[in-house]
Amino acid sequence: MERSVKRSIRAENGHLYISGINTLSLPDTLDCGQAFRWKPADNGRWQGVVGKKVLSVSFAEGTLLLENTSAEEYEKIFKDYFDLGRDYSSIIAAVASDEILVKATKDCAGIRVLKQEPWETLCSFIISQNNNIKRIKGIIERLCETYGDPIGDGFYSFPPAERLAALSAEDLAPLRAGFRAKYIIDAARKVAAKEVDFAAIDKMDYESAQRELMKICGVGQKVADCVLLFGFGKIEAFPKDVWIKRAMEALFPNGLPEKALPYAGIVQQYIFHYARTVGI
DNA sequence: AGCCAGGGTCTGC
DNA sequence: GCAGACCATGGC
Repeated sequence: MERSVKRSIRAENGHLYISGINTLSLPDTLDCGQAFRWKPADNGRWQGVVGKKVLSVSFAEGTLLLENTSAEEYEKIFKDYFDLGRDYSSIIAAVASDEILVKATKDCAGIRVLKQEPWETLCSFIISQNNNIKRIKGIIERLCETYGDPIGDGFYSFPPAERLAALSAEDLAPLRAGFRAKYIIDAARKVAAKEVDFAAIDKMDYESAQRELMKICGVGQKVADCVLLFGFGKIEAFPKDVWIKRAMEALFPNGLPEKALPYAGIVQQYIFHYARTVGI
């Protein structure tokens, strides 16, 4: 686990600079279908909501700039959020014996698997079912505008499960989420009542955690896998959406190479990107 | 215009 | 366990 460049953190004018990051692309990471609320802003910046904070980030020459934050906040929240404790170049190297994966990682070696808030992730991927990314973003935006709190710059916090638990599916009509509205309410109620307990899921092994999430109506294997991967950092999860199913049939009819299995979730992101941009 | 979308449920074999 | 209809909506 060695890095060619040393990681260092520097605070200046209330901003934080983390240098020595050798694998990161903000567009590939923030707009690759794992998170739905990041927007490109001026000067190569990206703005998004993490918790109750509007975060502006940019990245150049191995240095990530987090605006208006502190070293404490970084260690507590953003380090895990951007998965900066993981050495992605060593993962890419570990699967480089497979020529298809070399191709798949070639154009998107800067993708990172974010660790997002479990509730937001769950809700987002319930909305994602049989849906396209453009519209998923719109529904989530209307959800936050309607039931979240304004937190500045036109951004809204993600409405907590407790708040949505008090509503009915009809209350979500303005979102135009279609048949997914009743699933969102069911999820909110079970999460608010801890009938589905995130703290417990966090400690569970992958299979138990998946079963636990599937207690929610509208959550099947694929949505559960997305939540485990993008919300709980369980990288053995391998969500199979229609793109991945097509790609796997064409590229790996006998399943992932053995070498890739320990990082299945991360490799899944490379394959997803490859299937959507290059084509299969 | 019609197929498709980071699927799941329900029914009927 | 597995196929097929059906689900709301809008992107392309």
